[in-house]
Amino acid sequence: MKILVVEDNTKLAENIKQGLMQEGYAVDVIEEGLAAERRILINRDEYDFVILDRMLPGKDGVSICVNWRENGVVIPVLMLTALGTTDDKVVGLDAGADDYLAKPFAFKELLARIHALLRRPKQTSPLILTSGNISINTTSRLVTYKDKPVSLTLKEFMVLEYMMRNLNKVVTRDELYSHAWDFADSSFSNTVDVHIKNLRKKIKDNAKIIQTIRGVGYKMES
Amino acid sequence: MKILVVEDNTKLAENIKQGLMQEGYAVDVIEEGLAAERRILINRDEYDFVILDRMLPGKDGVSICVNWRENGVVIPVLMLTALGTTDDKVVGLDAGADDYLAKPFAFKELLARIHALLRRPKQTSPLILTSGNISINTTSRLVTYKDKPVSLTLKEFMVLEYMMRNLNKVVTRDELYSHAWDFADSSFSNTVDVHIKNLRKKIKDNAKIIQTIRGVGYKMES
DNA sequence: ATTTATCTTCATGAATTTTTCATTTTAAAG
DNA sequence: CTTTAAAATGAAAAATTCATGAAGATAAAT
Repeated sequence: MKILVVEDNTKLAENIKQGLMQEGYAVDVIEEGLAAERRILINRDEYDFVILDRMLPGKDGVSICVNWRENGVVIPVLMLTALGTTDDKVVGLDAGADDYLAKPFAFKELLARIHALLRRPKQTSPLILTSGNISINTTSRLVTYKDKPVSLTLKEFMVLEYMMRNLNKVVTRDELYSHAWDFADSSFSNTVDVHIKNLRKKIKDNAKIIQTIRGVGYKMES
Repeated sequence: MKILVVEDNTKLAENIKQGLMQEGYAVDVIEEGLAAERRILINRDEYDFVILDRMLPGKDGVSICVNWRENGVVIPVLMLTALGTTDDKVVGLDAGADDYLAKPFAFKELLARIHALLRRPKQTSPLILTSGNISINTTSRLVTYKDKPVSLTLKEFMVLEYMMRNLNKVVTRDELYSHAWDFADSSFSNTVDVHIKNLRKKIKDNAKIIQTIRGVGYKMES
């Protein structure tokens, strides 16, 4: 396990490094934003984890993280910062960070969070899901088809999102229903069908983007 | 997306529910620990996310979470608590929670954290069964023969799937029938035979892929 | 209160799948 | 080689499943 620490405060960086090394991790420290950004982009498989300070010389942590995610970097990122307000946290997480820790923090907690993130299956799925010509931003709810915005209603979005989170999997109506609706009994209702119909109407694709699997449900392929 | 909120403070629970529903999530609230524990264990696919209070009547959040994880529940869990000390956080995360939020919190932050966790892809490992030149993917329901896609109807797929789950074993018509059909009386019907026929027609193999065991049933070999 | 947008229900017809059934073919045993 | 039961088959009938338009219901906005 190799961890990259991006932190310009030399002393803090050194402390973290020491502590992590005692725990058996290999640790590199980079103090400058752009250098760190490049390092990860160029060699995507070198590190298993990144601890990223928010305020950095060169380029700030949030921008770096956004850029990584846009470029398909899936390494878990824990954002570190002195700013502890809620809005800051939100920005950090929405930038694609997997977790957020405010300074000052106990080393024990940093460790626990690293453990928690490393425990989960690799690959955080991107903010933006794509299938064929469709892409949806799960945070902003923006949907585009062939780079043109498509306006979807709430239910339509939820149905589409669920299918896009389950690409290449046949999804039953029950599944769709129970994930997008509150009450559990989908039988005797064809609302899902109707929403599928409306989705198809709004996203008219010659390559049928939403396939019907007769007798089972629907499927989208990647 | 459906979220389960386990929180005994009725007012807080209601607030969270309202907020999340406005964001388009379906939300259920359970106020008692054991009930929540059971609910998830029994119906593992119903919810996409759990917000779990640490202090609950019945059974505390940490124990519940540990129990879920021991039983293979992989739903993302965000632990909620009034206790904000570092040690508590560590316990929560080590219990298998994916994130941790101390009360009081801003709704905005809760939302950002939910987004961050939901971004993770579900990892359903598709089950791929292979026999000779045929392979079927039980998740995508894709069937290929000599690497070419074969389109099967529901019953055909179910019959084939059952046989491929029982390679090298002779499967009786009764067995096939009761696995692919709801009611049990296969007598006086040769539907299974017909589906076998159609399967063989769609998958024409010189090496007879589906063997007839006269007087008993059918068999596929690996 | 009224308008507007969204969601759900319902009815219909078309397409596909499933089942039935009569007939032919096959395989084992005498 | 014949007999006989089991299995395969083709085709028609029956049943199911979907897509869809439109109307009714609900919720949100003005």
